[in-house]
Amino acid sequence: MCQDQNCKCKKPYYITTAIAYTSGKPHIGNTYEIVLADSIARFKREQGYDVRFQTGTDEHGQKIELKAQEAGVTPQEFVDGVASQIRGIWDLMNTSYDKFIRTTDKDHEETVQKIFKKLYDQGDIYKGYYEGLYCTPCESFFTESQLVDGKCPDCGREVQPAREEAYFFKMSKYADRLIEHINTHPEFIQPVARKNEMMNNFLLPGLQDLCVSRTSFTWGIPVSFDPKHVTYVWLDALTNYITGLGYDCDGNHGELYNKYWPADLHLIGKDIIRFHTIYWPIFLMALDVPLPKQVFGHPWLLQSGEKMGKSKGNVLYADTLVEMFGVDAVRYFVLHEMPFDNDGVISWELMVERLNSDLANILGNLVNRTVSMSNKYFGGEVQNRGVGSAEDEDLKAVTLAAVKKAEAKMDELRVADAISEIFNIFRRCNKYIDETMPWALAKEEAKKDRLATVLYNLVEVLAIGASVLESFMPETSAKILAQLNASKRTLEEMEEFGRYPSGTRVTDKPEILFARMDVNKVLEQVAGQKQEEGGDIKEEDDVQEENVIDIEAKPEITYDDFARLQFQVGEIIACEAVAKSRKLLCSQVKIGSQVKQIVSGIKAYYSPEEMVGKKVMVVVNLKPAKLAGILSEGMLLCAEDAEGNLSLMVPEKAMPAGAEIC
RNA sequence: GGCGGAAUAGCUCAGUUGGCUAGAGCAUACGGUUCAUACCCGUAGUGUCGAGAGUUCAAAUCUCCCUUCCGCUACCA
Repeated sequence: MCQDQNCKCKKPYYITTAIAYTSGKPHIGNTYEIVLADSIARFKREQGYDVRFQTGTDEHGQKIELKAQEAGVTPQEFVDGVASQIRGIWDLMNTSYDKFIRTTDKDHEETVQKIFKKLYDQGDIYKGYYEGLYCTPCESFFTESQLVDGKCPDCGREVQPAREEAYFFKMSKYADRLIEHINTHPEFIQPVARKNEMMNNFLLPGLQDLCVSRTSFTWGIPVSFDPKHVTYVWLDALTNYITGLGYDCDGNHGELYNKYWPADLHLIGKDIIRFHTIYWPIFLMALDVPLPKQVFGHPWLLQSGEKMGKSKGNVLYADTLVEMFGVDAVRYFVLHEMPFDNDGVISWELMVERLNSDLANILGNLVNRTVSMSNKYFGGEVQNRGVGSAEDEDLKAVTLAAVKKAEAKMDELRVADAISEIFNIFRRCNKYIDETMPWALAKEEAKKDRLATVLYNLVEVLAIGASVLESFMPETSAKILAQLNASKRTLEEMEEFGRYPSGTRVTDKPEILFARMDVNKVLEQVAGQKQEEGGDIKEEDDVQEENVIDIEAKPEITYDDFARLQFQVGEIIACEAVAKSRKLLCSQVKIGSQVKQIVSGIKAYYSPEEMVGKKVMVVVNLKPAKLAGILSEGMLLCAEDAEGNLSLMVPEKAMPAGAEIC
């Protein structure tokens, strides 16, 4: 970067989104991120930065391997399809990314292999065991490094050996440096509240080593020196931010890397903050690469207060919304509705409300009435005849100030607030029209010049407003400017009032920018579509997505192994919540003539009252353990779905308490 | 259980280091206007600022305690 303050060369600005996982079509909540990043990228360009904006797809992993198998295609064919679908949605949303990286790109894969090898060679990655060492009484897994004299660090007893060989990254080695960095760079983690969570939950208690390879599936980047291992998610995915710029382990970096790294902003969802503010910086430290300047974990877009999910049947897709409302209306909605550190809510009703009140009434109608008046009174010619008045000054002041305020908000990444500032311009215009009453001026020939000036002022303000709107609603911005026959302003040009050339003609056929919509009609239409597509959705999404679950396969066992387990039917005769726990219920379970006390983590799914009387499946001969200080002498068996919802296993026909399950 | 955050108008929220009659948007009611997409402008609001106590000339703001909600995390035999 050029250090000279007066230098004309542009400062670089590198912004990234998280890469989208190619397991399926992204919903509007996923799409929000790219739109948010796009508005920031566009605005930075306005501010004169040399912006590089990278997004892309994360395409490896077991889930994709399985999905491809279900679909009867190769994993590569599968991800090719989904990646192009994702890219299609990003394009539909009119996002201006410079690079769409895929983790299956050859150069990415090669660099990841080199990075893995380098970290291994310098001792940051070591071979160990996944699910490694298990201490039964303490109910804990440990890595080798955590053991004391080869025994459980908590109780000193023997631990069981692991099942799967894996490579691990020594996180703790860099923890102090990272703590120091986070403390000295308060802007690094945004919003700041997240900083404490990372510190208190992970850094200060001590970091666990991170598993960075797997042998249980093959759809991933092979470890070059031990090919039965593939790189496991984070070392593969996070590195896209540098491989996409041409990072090279041996220092022969591409031009882009030298220019743009370190990144100015990683924009990610709040669910992956930990990986971006702990693991990623530590990987970079190990590679001796500077850290990104800022990580912003944005909130989520929820529908009717719930996180979106296919199983909840409340998924909204960007293309469905765009079809109904148009690209810019959707962009406006997601940007406007997402504050800064609170989740936003989206629904059809809210979409319509925003569309009508903000886009159609305040903005669209304003442009329309302004253009219409110009045509009606002056045949479309806009002239500044210089007959000013007191109310003009406030209009100008509000407009110019709003641009500045929007810029300040953008510097803090408060995009929703920035948009509100811009809309204040349009609100002020409507008020100005009321103050000046052009229709009244038109009735008196003597006031014709004043009328012309009023209309000129309006057109000028609209030209500024439309220009500053470009980062958020590029299509609308262009449409307004076209109707006014005005050119787009740079931010610098927005500091000055009166650039619109006097005598310019506006269009004689003003186009409706946003048509008002009727909520009920929209809801009817949606309901109709749902019914129409109902069958398809069920087949494609629900069945494959929800009615089948694949989990990681465990090693084969012998009948003798199985025979060591004792399962019996138990009757729950009493049950109460464990006071000191959020998830635990403590049940008294009658098994034959004895009664066992069993603690289970199912409070979220069953109330103590409904537990009583149930006949359930119990593992009887499990070694007793203490949970939250309470003795538990067995285990109630449950089925668990992909979201972690639990369902107790009960006998299909009536069975006495104590009946053996075999 | 640990750490952190939040509670303000019917709804969504703003309120910087304690300081003038506590604000904005939406929704509601009434009034104005007619250039425009039945639009726009104005007025009116109601608020025990979650409960209680304390510090202060002064508390939505600071302290303590309580209640409720949320986030991260642990427990999930």
